[in-house]
Amino acid sequence: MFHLIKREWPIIFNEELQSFLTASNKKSLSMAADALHITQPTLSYRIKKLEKDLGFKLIERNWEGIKLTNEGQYFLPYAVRILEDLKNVQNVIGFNSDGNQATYEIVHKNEGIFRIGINSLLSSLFTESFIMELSNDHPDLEFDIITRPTNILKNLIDYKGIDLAVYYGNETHIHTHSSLIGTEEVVLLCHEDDFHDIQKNLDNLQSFNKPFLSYDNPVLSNNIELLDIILTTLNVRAFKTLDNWIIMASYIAAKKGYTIIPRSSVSQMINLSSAPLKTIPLGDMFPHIKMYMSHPKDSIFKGPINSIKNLFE
Amino acid sequence: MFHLIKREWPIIFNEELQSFLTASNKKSLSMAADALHITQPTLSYRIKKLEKDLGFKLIERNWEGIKLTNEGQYFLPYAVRILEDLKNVQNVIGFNSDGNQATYEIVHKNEGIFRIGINSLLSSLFTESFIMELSNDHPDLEFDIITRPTNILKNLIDYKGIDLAVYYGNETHIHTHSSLIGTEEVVLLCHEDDFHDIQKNLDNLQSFNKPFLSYDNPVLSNNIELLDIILTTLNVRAFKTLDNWIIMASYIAAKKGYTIIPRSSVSQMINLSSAPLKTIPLGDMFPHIKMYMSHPKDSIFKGPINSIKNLFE
DNA sequence: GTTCGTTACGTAGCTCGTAAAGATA
DNA sequence: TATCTTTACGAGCTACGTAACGAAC
Repeated sequence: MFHLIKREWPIIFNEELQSFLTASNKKSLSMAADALHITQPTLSYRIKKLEKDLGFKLIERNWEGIKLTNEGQYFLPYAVRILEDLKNVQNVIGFNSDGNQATYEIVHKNEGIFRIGINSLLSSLFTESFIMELSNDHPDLEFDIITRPTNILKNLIDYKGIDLAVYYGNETHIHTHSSLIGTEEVVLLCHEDDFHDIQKNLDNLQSFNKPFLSYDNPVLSNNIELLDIILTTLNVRAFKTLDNWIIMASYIAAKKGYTIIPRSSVSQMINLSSAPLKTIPLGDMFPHIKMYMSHPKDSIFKGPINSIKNLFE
Repeated sequence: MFHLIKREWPIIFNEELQSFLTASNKKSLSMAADALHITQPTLSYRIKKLEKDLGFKLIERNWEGIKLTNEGQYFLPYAVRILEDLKNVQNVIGFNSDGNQATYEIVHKNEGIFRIGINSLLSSLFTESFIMELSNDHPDLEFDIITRPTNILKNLIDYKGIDLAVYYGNETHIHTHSSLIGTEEVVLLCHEDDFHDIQKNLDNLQSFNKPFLSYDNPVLSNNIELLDIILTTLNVRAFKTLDNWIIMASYIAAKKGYTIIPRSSVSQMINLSSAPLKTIPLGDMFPHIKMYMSHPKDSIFKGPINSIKNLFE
C-alpha cells in the first residue's frame, strides 16, 4: 500500500540549510564540504550568505574548526523542521523516476472539503462538538480539522488554506470577516503545594522563586502585549519558555513553575497533569481574552460556517 | 520588556513561497504580481520554478485566472508554516534598523544546557520523571525538553541540536549510540459503543464502516511498515489522517473511527477524550514497538544521560 | 478590445570552482 | 609544514524586466 521514497534532502531550498546542518554535524567546514561534494570556499560562501540573509551569525570560526553560536543553536531546530516538512511534502506528493505518483495512492482531494483550523489550546474544548454539529447538520459534508498556532491560522485564512478558523484574539491583524464568539478571564495555574506561596505574593511574584512558564517562544505565543502586562504587573523575574502544553503540564506537576492561561484551557492542563493543580482567578487584574472565528469573505461554505457559529449563541 | 518586530515576510527563502501564497490569496497572477511589486512574467517564472523544484503542479491556469491544484492545496499549509517559522526566528533573534537586538532581551543561551527531545506521544509518559530525576541527580544542571516527531528527533541528534532523544523505533536509520529502553504491544482504541462491532470483525474490519484514524500523514508517522501490516492484516479500507492526538481523541469520542497505538499512549488518549473508550490488545497479531533513547557519541553530558538511562532499568 | 495568461530575449548579478592568502600550532 | 579558515576573481548560470504573443469572451 505504501511506497515510501526515502529522501536524504528535499529537492528545493535545501542548499543553504543543508550546508548549515552538515557543518553543525561535522563541526568543520572542510569536512562538511567534502560530505556535500562541494568545495570548501563554496560552503563558506553559502553559510555567509545564509547568515547575511537571516541577519545573525550562525557559526563561530577559528583555526581548529567551527562552533555554533547561540543564535545558530536556536535556529537549528527550525532548519531541521523546514527541511523535514519539505521532504515530507515531496514524499507524499512525489513522483518516482518512472514518472508515477510514488508514495501512496490516497488521492489528496481537497475540493469540496470544509477545512477548519483551531488553535491548539482550544481544540480539546471544541473539536468534538464541531464534529457532532457538522455530522448532524450536514451529513454528507466532508470536513477536516487541523490545529495550529493562531498566527498560522490567520495566514491560512488569508491564503485560502482553510475555510474557518477559531482562535484566541491577539494584537496582530484582525480579519474583516471575524466574529467574537466568547470572552474569558485568565487564571493562574500551579501545583497545589505552591498555591499558598503564590497567592500571598500575587503582587510581587519576584519573591516566589519558581519561574513563570510560557508556551513556546514569546513571538509565537498569542498575546505578546498581554504577556508583557502580566509579567510587569506581577513583577515576574524568572521566566522559562516551553515547547508545548504537555511539557508545561509536566513542569507544573513537578513543582517547577506556574503559568497563566485562559480559564477554558484549565481542564485540558488538568487532564494532562498527573498531580493536583490549583487555579487562582485573575479576572480583575488583567483584560479578558477574546475568542474569535473567522472565514474568507467569499466562502462557499456558508451553511457549515453558520452551523458552527450557532454553537456559540 | 518585549519589542516585537512585525514582519510581513521573513527575509530569506521567501520569494517563491511568498509568490505562491500571494497568488493563492489573489486568485490571479497579475493581481498577485501587483501586490508583490514585480512584473507578471516574473511571478509566472517564479511559480514555474517552484513547481519544477517541487516536482508537482501547484496551480491550474486558465484565461480567467488561476486555481490551486490538489497538490497545491496540500502544499499550502507547509508553505505557511515554513514562512511563519522563519519569521519567528528572525523576530526572536532579530536586529532592528538601529542594529540593536530587537525582540526581547532574554539571551538564548545554549551552551551548557542539556537538551532533551521526546517523541510527542511519549512525552506525557516520561517528561515529569525526567524533570524529577535530573533535578535530584544534577541540581545545578540546566535542561530543556522539547517534543517533536521521531524523524525530527533523529535529525536533531545528528546535527547536534539536542543531547538526548527518546522515541518509538521505526524503520528509518538507527543511530549507533542508541539503546533499547522498552518494548510495547499495540492496542486498538475505540469508543465503548463501537467495541463489540470491532471485536467481532477483527479479522476483516472492512465490514466495520468507520475509518481507521492515522496520526498526521503516513510519511510523518513513525512506522510506515507497521502501519502497512496493520492495514493489510485487518483488511482496513476506510482510512483518515488527522492532524494530531487531540483531534484523534475527539474523533474517537464522537464515534467517528478507531485507531491503533502503543499501549503506553492509551492513558494520554483517555485523558484527552471526554467519552468512555475501550481497548483491544493486539500483542499477538503485530510486532511489538520498541522504544529507544539515543545521543551523540561524543556528548559532554554523560552523567545526565546515565541518570535518564537508569530510569529504564 | 480587454483581460487573463505564456514565451522570447538581453542584461545584471549571483554562485560556483580554482587559486592564493591568513591564522595558529 | 599542516590544517583550519577567508579572500580574489573569472566563467557560467539564473532571475529579472521589457516586449511580443496566445486564448477567451
